[in-house]
Amino acid sequence: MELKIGELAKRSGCLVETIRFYEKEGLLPHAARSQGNFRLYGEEHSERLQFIRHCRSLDMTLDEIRDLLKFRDVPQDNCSEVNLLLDKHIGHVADRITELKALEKQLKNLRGLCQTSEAGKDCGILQNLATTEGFEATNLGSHGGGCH
Amino acid sequence: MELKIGELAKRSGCLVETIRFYEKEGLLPHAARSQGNFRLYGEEHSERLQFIRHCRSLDMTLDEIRDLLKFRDVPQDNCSEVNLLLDKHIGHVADRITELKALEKQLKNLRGLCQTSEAGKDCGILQNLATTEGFEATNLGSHGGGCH
DNA sequence: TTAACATCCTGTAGCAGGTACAGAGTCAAG
DNA sequence: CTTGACTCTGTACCTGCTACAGGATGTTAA
Repeated sequence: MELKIGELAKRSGCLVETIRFYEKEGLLPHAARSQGNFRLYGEEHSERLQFIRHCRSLDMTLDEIRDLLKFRDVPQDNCSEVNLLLDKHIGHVADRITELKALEKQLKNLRGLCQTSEAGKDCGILQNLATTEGFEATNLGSHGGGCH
Repeated sequence: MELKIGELAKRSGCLVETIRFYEKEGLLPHAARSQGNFRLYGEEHSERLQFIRHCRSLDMTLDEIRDLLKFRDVPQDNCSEVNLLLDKHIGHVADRITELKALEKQLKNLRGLCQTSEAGKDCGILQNLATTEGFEATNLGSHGGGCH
């Protein structure tokens, strides 16, 4: 019943370091310790970690997860706040999709400037990238992770 | 003709610190210095920075940009490598769009579990997030920026 | 001339969300 | 009693910047 950190990591499919990181961040409560100062986890830690990993797999930030955990820890009479948080997050994702689609279009236009692969020194792509036209710092400064 | 770093920053729409950062990263060559040790830039720096910022606005990594700059510095007889790099990058973006769409779908499913906002303690969303079903660590471990 | 202020310099720390060590301690098996 | 697998704490690293601190330099007004 008592899991050491490596076993918990295996169960939840994440690294040992990640678990310690979540503890440090306050997402997981401090674990009990063995005589030799090893962390010992129970079923409730395992569930909570599962919850966190599931949220992360849905690309939520640790702050969003923190909020959800609060609702989990102290259930409210209604869950409209949970719904609100989720709706916001869905909004972020939808926005990012829109941005990336616009980006894809620009990149394909750019790629179209050189289909021949013979241009060499006069490569339209490199020339276009050196110009300032057609980009208004659209993507710059906006929050939003990359695609790598 | 000789620009100080602040003027170049204004021209290119980025911060002074960003320019120094690009220099440190080797994307921009070291600038000449004034008597008072101020960096002095010419037209070629300005163009090169424009190139970099344009690439960044297309969400390329600094490594990808480094590669493109190499082709710019030493033009080849053909530009098939430039095309290849661009195609790869378009692939990254397309992949990320696919991922985010799948994510959006999952989130909307999840959101559908609680339309009433009355469930309270039995909120289907919080319960579902605690389960391991329906997520195979899909999003975890993959390279790919978030949506925030 | 001198004071105030803008701009520049270097160097360092911080963001998210971990990952990857180093160097030391703990534990079970042979 | 040693080997090897695991754990501990603490720190540095990743990307692509951003934001200082603390000091030097340059420009303008009184």
